[in-house]
Amino acid sequence: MSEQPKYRQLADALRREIVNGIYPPGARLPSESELSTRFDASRNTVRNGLKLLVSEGLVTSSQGLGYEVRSHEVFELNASRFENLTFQQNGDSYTTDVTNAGRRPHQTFRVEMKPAPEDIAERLRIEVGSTTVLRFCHRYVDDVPWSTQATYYPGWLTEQAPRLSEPGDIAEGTTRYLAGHDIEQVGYFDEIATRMPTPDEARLLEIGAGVPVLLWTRTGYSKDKRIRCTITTFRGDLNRMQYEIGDLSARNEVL
Amino acid sequence: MSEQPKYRQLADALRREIVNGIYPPGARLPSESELSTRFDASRNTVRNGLKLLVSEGLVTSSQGLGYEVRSHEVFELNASRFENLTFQQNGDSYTTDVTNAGRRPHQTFRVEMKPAPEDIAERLRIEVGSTTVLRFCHRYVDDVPWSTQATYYPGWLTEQAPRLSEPGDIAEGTTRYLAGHDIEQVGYFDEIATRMPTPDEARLLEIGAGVPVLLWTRTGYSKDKRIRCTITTFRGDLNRMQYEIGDLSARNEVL
DNA sequence: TAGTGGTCTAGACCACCTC
DNA sequence: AGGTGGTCTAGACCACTAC
Repeated sequence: MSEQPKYRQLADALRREIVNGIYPPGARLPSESELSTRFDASRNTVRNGLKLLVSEGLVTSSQGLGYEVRSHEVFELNASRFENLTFQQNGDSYTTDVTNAGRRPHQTFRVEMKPAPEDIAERLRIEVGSTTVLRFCHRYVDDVPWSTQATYYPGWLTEQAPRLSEPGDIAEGTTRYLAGHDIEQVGYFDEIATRMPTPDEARLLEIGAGVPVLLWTRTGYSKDKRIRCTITTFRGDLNRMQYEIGDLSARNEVL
Repeated sequence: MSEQPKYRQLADALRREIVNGIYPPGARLPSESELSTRFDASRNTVRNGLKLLVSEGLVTSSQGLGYEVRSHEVFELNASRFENLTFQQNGDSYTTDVTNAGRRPHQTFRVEMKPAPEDIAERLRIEVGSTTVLRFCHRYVDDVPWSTQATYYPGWLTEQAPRLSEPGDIAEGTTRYLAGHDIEQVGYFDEIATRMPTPDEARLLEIGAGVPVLLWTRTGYSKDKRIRCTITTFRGDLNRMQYEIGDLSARNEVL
């Protein structure tokens, strides 16, 4: 009979109407029962089609409210400039970056001593299970959960920089603090990956279905050692990363 | 009664068994009817739970075969070195990179003249709708669809470099070809984003449910102009990107 | 042919939001 | 109270894969 299953036809039709602006970002879709009539399908079939759109990240659903077209507003993070002390006033890079973008940052924070998990140990070139300092941030922008950030420092660093393992924030920023103790980060190795969130991540970042996370792993180097590894987990719908490579003096040229 | 709905409990239980290795990568899960018995749930409820795992990218399903735990093997792309002519022998960067990784690359290719879409026009600083050359690649690694790549060149470039708009491949690589015509790329601006695939992307990349795409947008600069914009769409489960920043001479130090 | 997942239905009850 | 989506059931038929 029909080439496509009914729930896909329904999803395709609605998707077309969404991208064509019939349902603009923020608009409400018709209710399940209305769609059920319009497409001559049972409620479960309608739900299957809508679930497809939800899992594509196009719409959200909430009990009692209905389905809504998702609106996107992204925050750009320039990873080349991030943590570059010459670009930065006092305070940590996140606060600086977000404030510069005219948004209101806010974070919760905790410190623990933790045996190195395998992926961290490998990147820091230390033994699996050896002591590390984990500094963990849960970050918000304008009270929306934005990212989590876990930074692991090798245990030996605390001898030179004892405040690392103390449970408070470091007002001037850890990079700056370390630099003041003769531990200067001269290079970074960044890795970027994406995947669907784990249930834990979905809870922390208040991510709905259909939104992937962006994983940014930065390993920091001094002249002769690896001195930290930071894993940042972003909501993929709200964040983009940027890198500048080489000579970009033409960036400011006019048309 | 129960805090969690039954289909979530089912998903949680199976997820736990998967991460604990009871069902290792590549293993088959019990059939829907077996799970239906085990969890005392209707088939539809079981399917809801399994769909959750599929949408997390943990398992795949196929008709007649059953559910299988996804196995991951990722390809690392070093974007700092990518297209650096001094690192490269003849040929394009993709071929070089993939071959160096001991894999077998393969691509289909096409060229068209196309009016500039908005996002491209903005990045190339040209008028929306003005002529561009689009060179489009669909890339495979070991016959698995890997990425699509669309590169837009501003129309004026073809006067200096006419082979750009000819339909064949450029054997020595376009970057090298351009450099030979006095158009040297001296810098790049990279943007990285993630989202769920559109139906088109899902088809081209043979992506199943629960796998996001990684979007890499590279704008190339000469000394005084923007000379190209490349949008690469990766399967998120198979690819990771890397950047090197600053001095990484400590990378080769031993433990 | 037997077993698997894929689609679809009809109906029930619950939880949440708005009025 | 009435409408919305969320969960769950029981059963039907189809399509694909294996043997």
